[in-house]
Amino acid sequence: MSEPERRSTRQRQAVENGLRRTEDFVSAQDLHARLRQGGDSIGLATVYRTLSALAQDERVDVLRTQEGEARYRLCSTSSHHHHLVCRSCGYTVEVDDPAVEQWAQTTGEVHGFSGITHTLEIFGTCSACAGS
Amino acid sequence: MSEPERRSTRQRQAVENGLRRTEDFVSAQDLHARLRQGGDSIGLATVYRTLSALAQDERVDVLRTQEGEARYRLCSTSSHHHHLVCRSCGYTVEVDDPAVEQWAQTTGEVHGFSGITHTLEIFGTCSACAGS
DNA sequence: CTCTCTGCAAAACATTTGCAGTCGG
DNA sequence: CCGACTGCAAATGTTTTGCAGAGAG
Repeated sequence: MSEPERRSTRQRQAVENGLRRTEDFVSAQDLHARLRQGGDSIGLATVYRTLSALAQDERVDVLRTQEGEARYRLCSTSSHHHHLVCRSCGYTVEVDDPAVEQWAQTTGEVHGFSGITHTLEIFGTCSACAGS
Repeated sequence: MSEPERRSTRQRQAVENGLRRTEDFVSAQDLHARLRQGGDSIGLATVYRTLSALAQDERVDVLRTQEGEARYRLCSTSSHHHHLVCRSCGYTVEVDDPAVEQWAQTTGEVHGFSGITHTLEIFGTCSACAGS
């Protein structure tokens, strides 16, 4: 009943290396395509399974596009944080402010909620893309 | 090139009434099932099409669950706001704080972003559900 | 060896779309 | 009447799963 062991395999390495190679969030489909193009032999299902496992271990951040597609990226910090994402090029900045965390927590408590968590993403156009 | 006209039909009414009947967010699938149970004859595709139209007209709020399912609810206020949702029963409170709006805006600007928008949802267990 | 991992194809979902018939205005 | 709306079924696109064989420890 303890967590199942987690073996280190060629495919698993490939996925992690693939993630390391990108700054920004990638979808499972994307990552699979890139790995294949890079010469790795790996099944799509394995990419999904590996990403799910990484997410469960909190080794990757997961976010959903507005179209409902899941996108993944290795955590660059182990602490809680949010993202500022460029709508145009996907450039991502990690942001965090204790005040906002506090606000979310307090807001929940005021309404009698417990076990409070929250999701927050900021979208915009980065200076590089805006400088048309 | 102007917006297409929007006719008032039995099905459209049913969808809007169905939405009015729930405090909380419902998925298209859910809503469709409820309408059917309530005796309305309506196709699933029509529910989807109607909800999309309402979303486009900004008459409903849309949010994605972490599983990637879209959930809809009639806008109760026309202004920008966020939600505090009970993980257990779905009870929803609308929350808003200018300070957070301001923070998101400023954070984006500091990093050189423009056209800033953001998404924010708070999840927790409401007092009714917590009082096990 | 044993038990987890992998690949593939099929299945499961949510959502969209093509089309012929329906119906609001 | 005309064109937007509807239902159904088929098509899409993402993610999951069943199963037999491969490979890590």
